[in-house]
Amino acid sequence: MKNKISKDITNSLKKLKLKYNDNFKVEIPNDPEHGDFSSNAALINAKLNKMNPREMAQKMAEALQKKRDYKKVEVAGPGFLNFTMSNSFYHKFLIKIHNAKEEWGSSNYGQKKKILIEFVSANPTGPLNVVSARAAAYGDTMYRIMNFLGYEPFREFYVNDAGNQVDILAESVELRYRELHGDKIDEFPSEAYHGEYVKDLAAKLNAAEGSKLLHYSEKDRLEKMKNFALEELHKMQLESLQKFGVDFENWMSEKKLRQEGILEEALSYLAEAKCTYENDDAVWFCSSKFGDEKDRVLIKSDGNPTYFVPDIAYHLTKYQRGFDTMIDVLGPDHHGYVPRLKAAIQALGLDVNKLEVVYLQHVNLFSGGKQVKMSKRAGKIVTMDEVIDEVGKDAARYFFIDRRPSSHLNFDLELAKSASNENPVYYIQYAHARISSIRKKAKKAKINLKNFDTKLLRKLTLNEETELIKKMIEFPNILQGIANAREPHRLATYTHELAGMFHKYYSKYPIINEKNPELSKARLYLILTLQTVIRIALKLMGISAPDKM
RNA sequence: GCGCCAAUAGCUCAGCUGGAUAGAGCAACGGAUUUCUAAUCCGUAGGUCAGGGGUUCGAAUCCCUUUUGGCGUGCCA
Repeated sequence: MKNKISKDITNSLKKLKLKYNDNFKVEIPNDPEHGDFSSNAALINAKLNKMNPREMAQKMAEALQKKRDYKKVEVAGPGFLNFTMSNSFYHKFLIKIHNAKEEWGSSNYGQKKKILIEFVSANPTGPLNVVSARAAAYGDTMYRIMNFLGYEPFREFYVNDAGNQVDILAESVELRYRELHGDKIDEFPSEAYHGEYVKDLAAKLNAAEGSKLLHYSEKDRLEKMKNFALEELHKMQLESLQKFGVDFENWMSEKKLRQEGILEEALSYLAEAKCTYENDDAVWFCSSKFGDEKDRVLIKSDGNPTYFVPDIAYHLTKYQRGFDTMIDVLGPDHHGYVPRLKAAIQALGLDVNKLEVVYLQHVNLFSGGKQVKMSKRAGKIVTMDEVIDEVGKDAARYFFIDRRPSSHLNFDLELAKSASNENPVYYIQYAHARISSIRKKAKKAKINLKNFDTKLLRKLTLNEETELIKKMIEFPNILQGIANAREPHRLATYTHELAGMFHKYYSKYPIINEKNPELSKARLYLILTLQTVIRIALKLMGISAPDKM
């Protein structure tokens, strides 16, 4: 839409033999008085032609006026061009949207670019928490939108199933298991995992294996416990995510990377590039050469790799798999670590620009206005499951993507529960449900769109009707903007606005009026198209679109 | 100390990457229901866009600076 107008503007400039650069913009003005679209083309290019912006705009307006699609083209303010489209233009567009059905907004915009979206990637040492829930909603919505726009997105979860933290997990299970067999644990170590789920894991293991494990060597026993706990926790996380409507194409295991020797591969590449050195019995990476604030340890003096090495290896595999863009969705506590990761990628001779990092800010959980303090070690966490169970999948998904990724998210559980009727997600779903019941009424009144004559759309002359069509025309652009900026919250805002426009229209004008079947048909055509757009938007957000509420 | 993110209505947040008189929802107050669902709608009130400077036709948006808050700054992950 905007593209079409841009093209017309460019053509008019060529015709008038004016100099221009095409970084001008075509926008939808806030104030309807300023027309349906406006452009700053004359403002930007006036200097180039040594003209007064208004004078230049005037010439352009006269040239553009000749086109049939424009009802009028006006010059306003310091030299804006304001376009008002003709009604018939909008009606043509409405037909286009209607015929596109569930595909409106879909395109090959992404040109099949392969996009890896890595998100959640929570440690397999406990149930998923609310931060993971935010990441899950974010990553999955991005995936759905990019998929819809003709990218080839790929969802991946990186499982840190090796290293220190899983050893601690095994020891934590061991202690709880011993408790079940009568051992008194005076003081549960502070670094161990304290959550109730550890006790559950021990009990489940005990039910399966009994006291048998006590006769294993300590090493074998811990290994057994580690594998058991990892498997169980993975199942738990998988279940939570599925309940949330989030799937992954791949779960990448750190353990597997280690077994396949990718760590060594990455290390050897770094050594070949002469980016490693030994100091104090440890192996270091010269990340400061690539802009990191200091060098980092790769191999600790005890001979074990730091967590950094598997991360380098993991990113190496991302590059080896040939993605055009790789997006890491990280929590805010990881931003200090990205410079060293990017340094490693540069040292490996890879294109660092293909890696993009999105930081999601914290989720502050409130209960009745009071902040809930969460601590994994102390076992005080609010899990993703608890949130979903309390507020429902639909509301939870909406809440978690409703905000800009870079802003903190305050989530009040009590409020989300008690005020669920004022919840924006219900407002949107209600619009969808209302249209379904209008459809029912239309059926009873024998008003339908069989053999619909599109000439009837001429009956749609209300301002509200034009505004609704305009809003739907915007939809594909909204989606493209979301894909470019990686900001799915714009879809939540858009859909909320669209639903609001419908509610206002609905309460002001009757859709079905048996005395005026022609107008009724035209309006039915409009709102059924609208309903489809709402349904597409909800689907992209992973939210259900009910016919009844 | 250094680095990252933020600061917009009483509260929670948008503001389409520089456009015209800064917008929603909640909360407050006043109204609308013999009607296609009132989970809705209409109206009133609410602002020094944290402060100061700069860039230009034009700034909530970009740059500098000050203030405030969150996070990071391990041979933890």
